[in-house]
Amino acid sequence: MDISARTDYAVRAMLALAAAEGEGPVSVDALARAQGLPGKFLEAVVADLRVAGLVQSRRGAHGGYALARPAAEIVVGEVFRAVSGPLAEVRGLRPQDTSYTGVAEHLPALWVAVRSSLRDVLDRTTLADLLAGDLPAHVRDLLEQPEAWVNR
Amino acid sequence: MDISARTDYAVRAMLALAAAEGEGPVSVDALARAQGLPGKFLEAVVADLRVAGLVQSRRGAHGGYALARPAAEIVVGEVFRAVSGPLAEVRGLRPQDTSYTGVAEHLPALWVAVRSSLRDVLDRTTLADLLAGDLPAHVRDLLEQPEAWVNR
DNA sequence: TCTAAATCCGATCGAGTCAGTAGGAAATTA
DNA sequence: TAATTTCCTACTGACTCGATCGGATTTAGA
Repeated sequence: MDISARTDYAVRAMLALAAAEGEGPVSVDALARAQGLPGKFLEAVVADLRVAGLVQSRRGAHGGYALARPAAEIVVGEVFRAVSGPLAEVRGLRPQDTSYTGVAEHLPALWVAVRSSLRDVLDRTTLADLLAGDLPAHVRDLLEQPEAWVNR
Repeated sequence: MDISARTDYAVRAMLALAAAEGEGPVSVDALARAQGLPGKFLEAVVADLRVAGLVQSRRGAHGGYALARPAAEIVVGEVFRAVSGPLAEVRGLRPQDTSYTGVAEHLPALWVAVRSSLRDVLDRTTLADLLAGDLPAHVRDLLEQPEAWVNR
């Protein structure tokens, strides 16, 4: 799992918008300055978020972007998919669309399990959760595993 | 999570070797034919597995590769790391090495949780499990979630 | 000792992705 | 009209990815 700069920036921009909920639109420039991100690049990222319907835009002076829905109803997985496609792919295929013969017969089940476990984290954590540092119980359990914070 | 051809091939080759446990070394050519993989490319993949100590090689006629440990003691996560590095990275950094300010303050916890959930699948499933189609109970639970097998 | 079968090693290739930049058209507010 | 801001297209340089080629080295067996 390689979380790209693109995806990282998208989540951070969404968090900044979540923090500004109800305060009118925020410009890309303001978002970029707030999180220290390259403005022009962020512009393209936010464009993806708009196409996906996660944010609304207003052009012109005093324009900018705002969340299309309340932060408590937008899940991190949606942000991922908007800017970098499906959560899990195997050689460009969806996990359940892979097919193997012989000894690898049961591999698709493993790939589906991988996707399912990612969903359990990313599709259950909302922007509001993340902003408050109040992650879902099941996600907190993952962090409390003995070696969760060290390399392996 | 993009599971590359490289990683897919590595797991399939390891499964083929697991199936041939105790039967002497298997050549890359035999592995490639068994799973329908590009031979020369697989050669490079298997080389990574050797450097990581997951397989042992024997050169010359009747040479080939064999598992370095029993299939029941090799976990899929090891194969992943051998051929494609750490399970989870954020802009090239380990999850716990990321740092943010302001609204993104709690992001590292999410990244660590993502890695932890991947480990729960990949570091708990052995080659023997996968070969037998007998996945760990906790992994099977993931597959039984309502929409595990459909796109989202 | 010769030969065939293998691993091993390095170089190369084309296509694509990735992070980031540049420039300007269109829209909106004041 | 002027300033602001989204929107769109194009481009860059560096890197990755899947795959191939050619050959050096090692080994088993006839």
